[in-house]
Amino acid sequence: MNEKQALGAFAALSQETRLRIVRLLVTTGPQGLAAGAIGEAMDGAASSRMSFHLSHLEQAGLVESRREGRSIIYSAALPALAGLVEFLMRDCCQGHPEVCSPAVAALSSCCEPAKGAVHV
Amino acid sequence: MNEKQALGAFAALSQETRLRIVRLLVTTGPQGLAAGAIGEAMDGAASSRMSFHLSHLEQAGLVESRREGRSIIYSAALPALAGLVEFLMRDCCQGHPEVCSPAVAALSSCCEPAKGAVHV
DNA sequence: CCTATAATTCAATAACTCTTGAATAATTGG
DNA sequence: CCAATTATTCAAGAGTTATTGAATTATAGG
Repeated sequence: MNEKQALGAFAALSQETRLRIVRLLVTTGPQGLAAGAIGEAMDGAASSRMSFHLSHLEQAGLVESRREGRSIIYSAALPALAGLVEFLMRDCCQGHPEVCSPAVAALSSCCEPAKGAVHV
Repeated sequence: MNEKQALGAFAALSQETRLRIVRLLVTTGPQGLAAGAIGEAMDGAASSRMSFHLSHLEQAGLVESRREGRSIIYSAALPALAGLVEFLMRDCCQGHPEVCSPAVAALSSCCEPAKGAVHV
């Protein structure tokens, strides 16, 4: 992740419809969702509008697409999201981990719903 | 962190000068930097331009300010950054931690420069 | 092959954002 | 109190971005 990519990613995430799409696809995982299904989830937004935002997100590297029959399936690009987070917080501690550990805890909690659960 | 706040934060981060300011302040920590010093670090940008971007960042909740003599000192709002990351990645695993653990690892690494080092 | 379905592309318009330079406000030292 | 320093506010103009509706492309089924 470099500055240019990060700027593109943040710009993509700064639009309401696109942020909702990414958050929806983050919960959907690698399986993804068809463009039409995403449009329905976005208050039935016009398909041209969906295409605009989906291609914007793909251009930014935050989602990936594949064709399945007549549908195009979109899914979140988790490694890109991880890279973005890392880029933003790089060198946040300067030897003082307590300064940025809240961010680590916030993110870790997303993967550890049960106390003392799986650790990868 | 709600959707509105997240949109504001991402919009703030999607501008080159502002992203650089945040990354600079993230490395500076709670100590922060005076507005003028930040301006110098940004290729000597005009002060009105700095004020515009700094107040944009403060409005978005990503930085905080305090007066010290004639200077206004800006510092990163680490908890807000942590909240933003958590909001973006919320419910990313759905019981499958391996899906989002790269993001956790990326962020954790920022706080653990030395292998087996401090764990807070 | 023809129709229906699923999605993208395009052009025009409306809305928003950034930069610049000049003016203003707050603080300190002499 | 006056001048210098530090920073913010404001208005205008240039550039960028999102929405809409119509036209186009790709695939599947009868």
